[in-house]
Amino acid sequence: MAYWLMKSEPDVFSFEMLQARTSEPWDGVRNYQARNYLRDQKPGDLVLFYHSSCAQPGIVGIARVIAEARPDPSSWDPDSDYYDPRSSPDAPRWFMTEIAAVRPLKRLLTLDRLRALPELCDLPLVKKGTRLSVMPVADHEYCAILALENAHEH
DNA sequence: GCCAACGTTGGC
DNA sequence: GCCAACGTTGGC
Repeated sequence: MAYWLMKSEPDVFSFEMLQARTSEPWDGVRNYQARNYLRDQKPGDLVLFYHSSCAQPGIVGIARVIAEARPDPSSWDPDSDYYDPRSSPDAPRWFMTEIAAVRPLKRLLTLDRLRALPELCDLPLVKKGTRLSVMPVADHEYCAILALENAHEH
């Protein structure tokens, strides 16, 4: 089982919205590196759900991948915001998965606090200029992040 | 709203 | 294949 971190703008789709649904298709990703990671996701993998472009950016909850990666139909739908004429059912260019909420974190783990963790120095999230919206999280990184959830404030 | 950093596009 | 121009991301 693998760990991932996925970003979402809460104004567009928040963890609270994910909790209100049984599952949510994760489509519309149009970045090749993120697509490759999406394609590697397997049912059962755990996802750290991150709120970006908001007042308090940070990890807010845990979700689970609940479906095999598959071609993203919105890529060949001319009416979709995510339409890409280079993609077709015969030659899909973009992929999607599906996730479901597991639980909210007891507290928001802010980007500031994540940056302060030496264990996360290689995580793209905390690297300057990195905008990757789907990224793998190593076991030791996941442990360090969850330990923060239970750590006392200083 | 600003803007740095980055990915993508397309002319050459 | 280079690289300038452009669009996007996302913290601040």
